[in-house]
Amino acid sequence: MPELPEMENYRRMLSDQIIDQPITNVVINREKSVNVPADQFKNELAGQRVIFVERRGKHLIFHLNNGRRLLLHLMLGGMLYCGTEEDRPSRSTQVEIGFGQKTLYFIGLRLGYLHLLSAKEVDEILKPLGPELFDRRMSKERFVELLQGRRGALKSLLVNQHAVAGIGNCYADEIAFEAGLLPSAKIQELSEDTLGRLYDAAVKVLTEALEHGGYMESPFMAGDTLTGGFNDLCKVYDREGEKCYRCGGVISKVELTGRKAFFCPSCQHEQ
DNA sequence: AGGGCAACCCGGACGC
DNA sequence: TGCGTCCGGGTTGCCC
Repeated sequence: MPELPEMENYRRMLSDQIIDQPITNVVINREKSVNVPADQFKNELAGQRVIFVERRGKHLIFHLNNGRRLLLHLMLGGMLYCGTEEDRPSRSTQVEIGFGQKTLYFIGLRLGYLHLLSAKEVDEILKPLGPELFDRRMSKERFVELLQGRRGALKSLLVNQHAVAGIGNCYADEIAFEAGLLPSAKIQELSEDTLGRLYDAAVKVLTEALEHGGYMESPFMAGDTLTGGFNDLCKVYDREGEKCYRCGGVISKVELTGRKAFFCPSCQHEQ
């Protein structure tokens, strides 16, 4: 599912493809994906330009030149494709936004959404989110502070958007592996040094994932060879029964607070 | 505050 | 091949 690296990858590619180009066409195949009646949505977008695309956690915010915003969350299985009428996704689309020859296709928006909102409304919705790991104001010290005083399983904390924004199921497991910590490790039992190690692991994993276009393999557009490159670099996620690249042991899977957690039982520890 | 659970939704996997 | 069933996944909200 799209997490920080996938969304940041989309943000960068979108910024290359659609900035400052007038919206010439809007198609809404699934009215539930948007928050206003289809006609209103189309009318408000017609002729507008996206002046920039911002990412916050797993959200993308399209800034329109009239001051309005489009807030996108792909949730489960949502994805984007940028193509032409000829080069369109084989799957059904929920929303399409045309920019002249180019069209941005929104696919797999089941629980995901594309909402037309004011800047204030977007701020209100995003306010509860925890800080960005790559924000200028973030540091190891700040991260450690953020985690101290929290309790519960490491993985639950990593995927908690109110604690730190942008990490989901895949990267939580990858970060735990990189830090040598079990997903079930108790936050309150981790030393300051270990929390620092966790920060280093998070930065390393997410940076690497970003460099390789994330782990989700559907290309964003024709000729896109970047997207999905991290899939083969995942060390534990979705690798149950396979060999650990580090120790040769077998990757395990457990259920932890209602979600799958993959880990190497010999490389990862309680502290 | 954290964990458990149901709800939201439907593509894809699986069984026959 | 085709139809039915079931599951997964992020998030919210409600309960304990």
